[in-house]
Amino acid sequence: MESRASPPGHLAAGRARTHVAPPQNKSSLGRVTGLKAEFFNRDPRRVARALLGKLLVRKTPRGVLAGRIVETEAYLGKNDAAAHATAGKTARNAVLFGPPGHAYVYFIYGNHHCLNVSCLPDGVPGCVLFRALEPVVGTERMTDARGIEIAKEIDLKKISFLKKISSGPGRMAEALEITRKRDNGKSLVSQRSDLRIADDGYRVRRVAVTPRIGIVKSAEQPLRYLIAGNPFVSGRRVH
DNA sequence: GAGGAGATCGTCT
DNA sequence: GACGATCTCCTCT
Repeated sequence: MESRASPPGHLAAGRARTHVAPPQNKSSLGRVTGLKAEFFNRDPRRVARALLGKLLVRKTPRGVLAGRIVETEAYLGKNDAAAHATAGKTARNAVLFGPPGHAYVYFIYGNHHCLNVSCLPDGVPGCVLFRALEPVVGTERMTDARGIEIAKEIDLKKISFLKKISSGPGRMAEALEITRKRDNGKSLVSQRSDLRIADDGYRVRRVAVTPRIGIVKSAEQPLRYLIAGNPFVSGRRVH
């Protein structure tokens, strides 16, 4: 529950949940602009906040899948005990030490892939973890990729149903067919890339900041960013 | 709705 | 061999 995770002084996500955006199950993307590498060449905290409201777009032979980024977490690099880069460069995390704007995908708990984007200049580790998307384009294909059965047509209009598609790092990666083998090291800013981040002009009204979740080390730092009131952010019990 | 526990396997030491 | 930036099922209230 986010409200329990929020330290005093931060926006309470629970209160903001009262205004709920309607699901936007579009059939295609409108006019969008791809982000440039410079966008990611800065502090992961600024990138994590700025990414909210942007679109994560996956192009596949069967069509486009896209979701609005509603939740991110910043990982700061060598000085961040929770970051994969804290132990230094390895074969697994090499992307974090590379140029900004590239996908760092890792496999966790034997079941799940998680997508990050590298930040800061070449040689300086830092990244942002994508934690949740609001499905925008290709919703049915995403449910298919997740192995979720659509019992009734009206399910695709229910927030409680749509939330199961991509609220959580593992769910989100599965919905967009993201895997380490296929996507790790891929540029998210190249026009030729099949996995990109784009701006469609959406403006975020309020950003909530809470401690990161699902981690033990450096768990107290407020480095999780989410669109206040958005129903598609991931929920997780805090013990 | 909330909490507990198992599944599952790549990566690192 | 241990750990882990998760998810889902099952049980209890």
